[in-house]
Amino acid sequence: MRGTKEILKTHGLKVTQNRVDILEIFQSSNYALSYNDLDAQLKSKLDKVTVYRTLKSFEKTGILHEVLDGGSQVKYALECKNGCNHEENHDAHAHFKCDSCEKTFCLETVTIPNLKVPKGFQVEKRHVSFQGLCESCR
Amino acid sequence: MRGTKEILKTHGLKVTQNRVDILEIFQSSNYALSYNDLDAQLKSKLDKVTVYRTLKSFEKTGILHEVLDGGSQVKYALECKNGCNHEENHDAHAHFKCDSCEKTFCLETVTIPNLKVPKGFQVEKRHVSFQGLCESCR
DNA sequence: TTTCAAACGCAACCATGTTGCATTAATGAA
DNA sequence: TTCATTAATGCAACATGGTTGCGTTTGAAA
Repeated sequence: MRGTKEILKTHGLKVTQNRVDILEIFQSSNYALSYNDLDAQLKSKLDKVTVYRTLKSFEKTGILHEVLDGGSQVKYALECKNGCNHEENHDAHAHFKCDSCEKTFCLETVTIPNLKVPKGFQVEKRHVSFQGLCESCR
Repeated sequence: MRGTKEILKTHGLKVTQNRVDILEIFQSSNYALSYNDLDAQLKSKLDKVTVYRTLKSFEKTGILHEVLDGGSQVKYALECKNGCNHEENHDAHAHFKCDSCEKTFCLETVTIPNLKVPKGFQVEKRHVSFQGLCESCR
C-alpha cells in the first residue's frame, strides 16, 4: 500500500487531511464507492461539496476511475491497485455488481475482448460488466 | 412494423393514445431514447409523470429494455425489433454510445461472449458497451 | 514568515425521477 | 349502447444525486 501523501503529490494535488482520509478509505475497500458510501465512513464530517469535488479531482488526475454499474449513484475505485506502475498496460477491466448487497467489484483479471462492431462505429472505449450475486451474498 | 395497438394488447396494457404515441416514437427511432428525447418529440404535450410511468410499464411488460450508457438519464429501446418473435433466443446485445451526439445504439448483431469471472461470483446478467463516434459524427 | 492560489464549507440551486391524490377514460359486462 | 369498474392521467409536491457561486481558510513555495 503506497503512502497516501505520496500518491497525492505524484498526481499534482495538495496534501490535505480530507484528501488523505478519502484516499485511505478507497485503499481499504475492495469494492467501488459512491458518495454515500464515503459519507457514511466519514461520518458526515465533510461537506458533500468537498467530497464530490475531491472525487472529481481524483478522477481527473487518474487516482480513481468511474465505475458505471447502472445504479443511481456514480461509484469510483482506485485506478491502480497496490503499487502497480503506470508503465504497465492499463487495459480496462470488467466489473461485477451484486444484486443483493449492491456492491460493485473490479474484476482486474477479466480483460475485455476485442469484439467486432458494425461498420461505421469508431470505438474508443469498451465496458464490460456483470450482475448477479457476490461470494458473501450467494 | 407491427401495429402498436396489437403490441400493447399482447403485453396486457390498455390502449391509450399516449401509449400509442410513445410506442410509435420508439418504432421510428434507431437509437435508445431518454425521457427528454421523448418529451421533445411529444412537444411537451404529456405530463412527465405519464411519460415516466409509461416507460416503466413498457419495461415491466417487456416492450422496452433499459439501456445503461453511463449518461445521467436512463434510456430505453424496443426489446424486439420488427416482428421478431419471443421463441427466439433473446441474448443480450451490446450497445454503442456516441461521445459526440450522445446517441446510444443497440448493436443487435453483437452478442456478448461468455467470459469467465473469478470464483465466487455468480453471474446472472452480462452487459457490454462501447463508446466512441457513430457514423454520422466521425 | 509571508503570500497566494487552491481547498473548503455554506447556501442555494439544478436535473432527474417519484409519490399521493383527485379526475378522466378504456374496457368488459349487462 | 350504456354502465360500472379499474387503470391511466395530470397536477402538485417531494426526493435524491449532484453542481455553482462565493466568502473564508489553509497548504506550500518563495
